[in-house]
Amino acid sequence: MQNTSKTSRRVSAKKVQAPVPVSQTRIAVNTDALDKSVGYSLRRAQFSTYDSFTVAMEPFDIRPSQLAVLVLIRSNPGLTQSAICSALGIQKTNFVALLDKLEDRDLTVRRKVGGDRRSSALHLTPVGEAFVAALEAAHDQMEKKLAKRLGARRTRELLATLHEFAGHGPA
Amino acid sequence: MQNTSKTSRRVSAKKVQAPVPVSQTRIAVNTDALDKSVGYSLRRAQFSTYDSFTVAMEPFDIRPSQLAVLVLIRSNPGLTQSAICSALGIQKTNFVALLDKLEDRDLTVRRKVGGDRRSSALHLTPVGEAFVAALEAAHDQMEKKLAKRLGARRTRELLATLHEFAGHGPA
DNA sequence: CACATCTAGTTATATGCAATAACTATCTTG
DNA sequence: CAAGATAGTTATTGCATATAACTAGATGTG
Repeated sequence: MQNTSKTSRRVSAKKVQAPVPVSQTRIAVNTDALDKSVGYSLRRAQFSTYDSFTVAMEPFDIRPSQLAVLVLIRSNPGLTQSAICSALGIQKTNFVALLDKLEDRDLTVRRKVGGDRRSSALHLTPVGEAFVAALEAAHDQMEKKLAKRLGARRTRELLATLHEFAGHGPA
Repeated sequence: MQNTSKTSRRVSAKKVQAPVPVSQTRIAVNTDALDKSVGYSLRRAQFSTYDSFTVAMEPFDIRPSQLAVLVLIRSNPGLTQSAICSALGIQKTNFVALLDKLEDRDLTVRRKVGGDRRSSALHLTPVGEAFVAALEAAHDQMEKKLAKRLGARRTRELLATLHEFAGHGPA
């Protein structure tokens, strides 16, 4: 998704009103059935934030999942891969390549630690520390913009609802 | 994601209490930074509904995007591919294979129509009509379960907030 | 009318994310 | 100690999304 039409949103916004940037086939479509769906509405909203993320994180070349990992390591240095995985709800098998990329960029390290020779403790490198600091600053700013769209109260309510939702297992 | 640990959630629930199905590395992890993020929380909640979807739609072998397309064609027979795409916020280039699969299963047809020889009007086949009817029934039931988790009021508020969110472009 | 330009649909292709299966090395426990 | 569990890894698959480039057909304008 994301900039679905060639006539990107960013294109206008600078000049006057521009002859209505809405592209073309704007035939009225009945989307009632989808709009009633919590699942579908979540997906659309999530994608909308993904757009914002892309813009805000553009200077950092970082994907949402990578950000989550970095942030988590930062506030929990020394965690094992398994612990990170279960906290993020991803599988260890998919985590390997993700971590590898972060290590390749010298942002994180797997450190062997006494006790269990199988596991590794995850840490940010000094480079990683600085990087994540800048990253989080930009991310916080983005989140602040999102929150402003809704207002403080509705944002709070939304977060509470979403957490309750995610807390449960599948229906 | 989805059943991240081998000890699936569904496994217990039948017998007694089972020696606590919580798997293993349940070390306390500080996820505050992520929990504050609207984007991340949306993603987690969305994934949670995805789990429900998988279970509920299992008999139909249908993916969320396919369901959305079918439902949209059903309530808007005759729409062009472009119109569907822009309504769903997906790109026409990715829509082709998706539609092809639905046609292969004899659920939909591209019908040439006078006026513009380039475009095709999308319709459900008789098979598709019956299929979508059953599909929507199962889907509605799933949505009802999700809604029940939150209660009618909070569900209504959530939907309103999500729509407002998705309505805007990127931040 | 002719030509440039736009639109509808398509193909090819690349990346990211999540899933399964199967493996090694290392604990843990009956 | 042997059986089974756990930590990490590799290989592979499928789906969703993104870009570039193409064909065929419409459109608008000098």
